[in-house]
Parts: sequence; C-alpha cells; structure tokens
Amino acid sequence: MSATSHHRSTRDRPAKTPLSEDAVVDAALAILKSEGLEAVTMRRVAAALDTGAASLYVYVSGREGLLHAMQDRITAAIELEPPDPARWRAQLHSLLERMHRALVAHPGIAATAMADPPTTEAALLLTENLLGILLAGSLDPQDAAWGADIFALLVTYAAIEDDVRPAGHHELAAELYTTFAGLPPDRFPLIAAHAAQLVAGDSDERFRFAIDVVLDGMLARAGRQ
Amino acid sequence: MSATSHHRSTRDRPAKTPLSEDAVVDAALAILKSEGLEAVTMRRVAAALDTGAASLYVYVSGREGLLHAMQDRITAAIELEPPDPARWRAQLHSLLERMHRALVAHPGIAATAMADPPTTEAALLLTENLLGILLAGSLDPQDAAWGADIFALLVTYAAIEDDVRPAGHHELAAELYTTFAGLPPDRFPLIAAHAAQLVAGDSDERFRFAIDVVLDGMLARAGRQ
DNA sequence: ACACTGGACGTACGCTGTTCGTTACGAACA
DNA sequence: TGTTCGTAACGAACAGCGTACGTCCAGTGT
Repeated sequence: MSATSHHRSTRDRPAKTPLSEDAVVDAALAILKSEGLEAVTMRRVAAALDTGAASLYVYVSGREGLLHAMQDRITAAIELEPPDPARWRAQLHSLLERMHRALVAHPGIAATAMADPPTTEAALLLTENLLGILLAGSLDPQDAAWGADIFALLVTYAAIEDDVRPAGHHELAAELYTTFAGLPPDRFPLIAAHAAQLVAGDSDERFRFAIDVVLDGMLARAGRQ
Repeated sequence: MSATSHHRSTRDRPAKTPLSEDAVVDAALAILKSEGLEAVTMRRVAAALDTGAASLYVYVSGREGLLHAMQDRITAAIELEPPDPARWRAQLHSLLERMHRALVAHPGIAATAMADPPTTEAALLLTENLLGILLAGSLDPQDAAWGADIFALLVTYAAIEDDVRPAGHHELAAELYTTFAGLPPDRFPLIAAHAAQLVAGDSDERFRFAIDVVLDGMLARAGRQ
C-alpha cells in the first residue's frame, strides 16, 4: 500500500486508486475494530484510504449508508446452521452465540442494528435460519415467528451491553454490588437483600439464561394449548 | 419573546433569568417531544431559554449529562405498583406497560437508556418495584433478579422499535409482508411461507407476547426444579 | 489526435459540543 | 448611600462533523 508512495503528488499515482465500496467498507471496519464507532467518520475513513471525504460518496450514500453496508458485511460473515430436528436446541444456542460474537467483535455496530428491520440479504438468511431451527423444534409457527424476533432482540441487546461495559467485568460487578448492598434498606429492601443475585453471572451466563427462559416459555405455551 | 426586546443590552432584563437545571431539562424535554432527539442540541435548548449554549454548562455537565437528567426525569414520573401477591401478574403487565408508554412518549430517549446501568434513584425505585412484583409471584430470587433485567430490556427495546417506526403500522406491515411473501421460495422458503406470522400483530401485541413468554419460561423453570 | 466522461479532489457551508475570558449583575458590606 | 465582590450569563472562538459543489485529470472510444 505504501511501497510506491514517496511522491505526494498525484502524478506518480497515475490512474487506479483501488477505491471501491468494498475498500471503503473494509477501511471503515478496520477503524471500527480498533477505535470504536465514534471514530468512524467520513474524514477518518477517507484518510485511511489516503483520499478526501468527498470521494467516498461515489461508493457509499453518506455515513448512514456506510454503517448499513458495514452491518451487512458483518451479518453476512456469520456462519449458518442447517436445521437438524435432532439437535435443534443446541443449534439455536450455537447460532445465537455466533451472532453475538460477530456483533461484539465490532463494538458499536449492534447499536446501529436496531434501527432498520432485517431486509438485507444477509439478515434475511439469518432470519430464515433462525426460523428453520425453531420450526425444527416443532414450535407453533406463530410462536416461532415472534420468537425469532425476540432472539434477535436478545442478541442485539446483549451485544450492546457488552460494548458499553467493555471489559473488567469483575470489578464493575463488585462496584455495582457495593452500591446495591449499601442502599438504605428502608427504601430499597429488595435490591439491598438481593444484591448478590442482581450482579450474579457474567454477560455470557445471563445471555444463555435469557435464551433458555424464552425457549422454555415458548415450549410451555406449546405444551399447554 | 420579542415584545420587550428592542434593547439588545441586558439592561432591560434586570435580574432573574429563571435559569436552573429544572428549567434546562424542561426545555430539552419540550424540544424532544416536539422535534425528536436529534433536535436536542445545546444551542437549540439554549435558544428556547433565550440564552446561549455556554450558559447551560453551569447546570448540566454537557449534552451527555443533559440526556441523563432528562432520562431520570422521565423515569421518575412513572407511577409505581405496590406488589400484591394476589394479582402480581397483572401488576407486572401494568407496570411494564406504563414504563413502555413513558418511553415512547419521548422519542429517542429509550436509545440513550441502554448505555448506563440503572443507578439513579428513579431507576433504582423502578428496579425495586419490578423485583418486588416478581418475588410476590414466588419466583426464585435469582430468576427474579435476572428476570427484572430481561423485562427492562424488553421495555427499552420495544420502545426503540416504536420510535424508529413512528406510526402507520399497517402500511409498513403490509409492505413488509409483500417483501417477505415475494422472496424466492428456493432460498427463503420459511420466510416466504410464514410471511403472515412474521408480520402479525402490532407492537403492543408483540410486547405482551414477549412478556408472557419470559414469564412462562421462568415459571416453567421454577416448577421444574 | 481528438473530445468525452466519470471519478477523485479541494474547498466551502452550516452545523455540532465545548472552552475561555470578559462582563454585568445582585447582594453584602462600610 | 457608596463601594466592592463573587457568581453566573454571555459572546466569541475552536476543532470537528456530514455533506454539496465546481474543477480537473486519466483513460477510453472514436
């Protein structure tokens, strides 16, 4: 990339800057990973490509469009899970886990994923897969449809929480515990009494719990009616 | 606003500009309600108070702090529900519904609520109430603690979805149905086949479904062990 | 050899959040 | 009553943002 760039003028870069939508998205994703969502500005991305912000607008329709493209790229990279009725529950966990990891690997992108309904190709494939796994579990179609929505919600939200509280889970949990446990028992008796339960578990544990609870809830409804 | 302002100097506004944190938050909330979150800029809020942006920093620590204060104000206005074991399930629905309505009444505020853990007084009271209702339902304390988290998540996320798709549910659902139903059946067989279920229900219906599913899931777990 | 065309670019506009030094006020004090 | 003084409001400025516009050049088709 920098081998032939000892002249600053455009004269010795005669023609092809390998500029393209893919290149723009790649550069943006690199900045996202290393510096976070706020650093993904048009100028910053352009600078990484050794050009000006205005040049990006040929391949990307503004910042919004760029974030959209990034999100799509990330979604498309998630490996799917051909539904197998024999092990559908494990498949659900493993697919959701992979979605979760893909999102937390790109801090901030989850927050943008809430905005638009999943109508891109990659998002649709993911929905199709999710739906397939739930239907493989013999769930009622309506429950499966709404359930797919809820699971997507859980994945997205869990990723956002991971983004916000970047690392050092233990010290933050300890701090939170101190806060909770130290609350005046006359006004916050339950929080104070159950401080341990409130801060229990790391984010993965809570994530799995939420999935299982929703799953059990849908199974309970299926069995009841 | 312009009746007495033929003098530009501050002389004829002799003393008390009733500037205070409450006044700033009030002005910001008014703008939020009428023009949305993006319109809540320091300059815009200051202009509504007939002053300059710099003056706000005495009462509010930057935009972040302002949003925080707004969120706290909204949270504090939510009416609580003294737990009653005889009707705890109805209480849960009614409390969550009220939280939901408070959030959607202020478009955009839900998106900011995800960032910080509930450590403000109002948020803690809400958590305390939520926890109380779940414990009144004889749920396992650990389940109740994590459940309170999940319910808060559902409320927040549902509000965000309502914010994003502001109104006209039916036409959007119809459009989405057309998209889903028209997908190539060889690549998206399940989405195409279950398009009706995927777009079924308005946001309230889906919200209640999610709550009941989580609730049933936790009850199923409680009954199982 | 020429005109053409599409992409890259510099520049500029209007906006943002925030900081700084100054100023004018109301109240306390002599 | 006259003076001082702390505090809070202010205007201006800074650095940065997303985006639109006009220009200019490389490569291509004629």
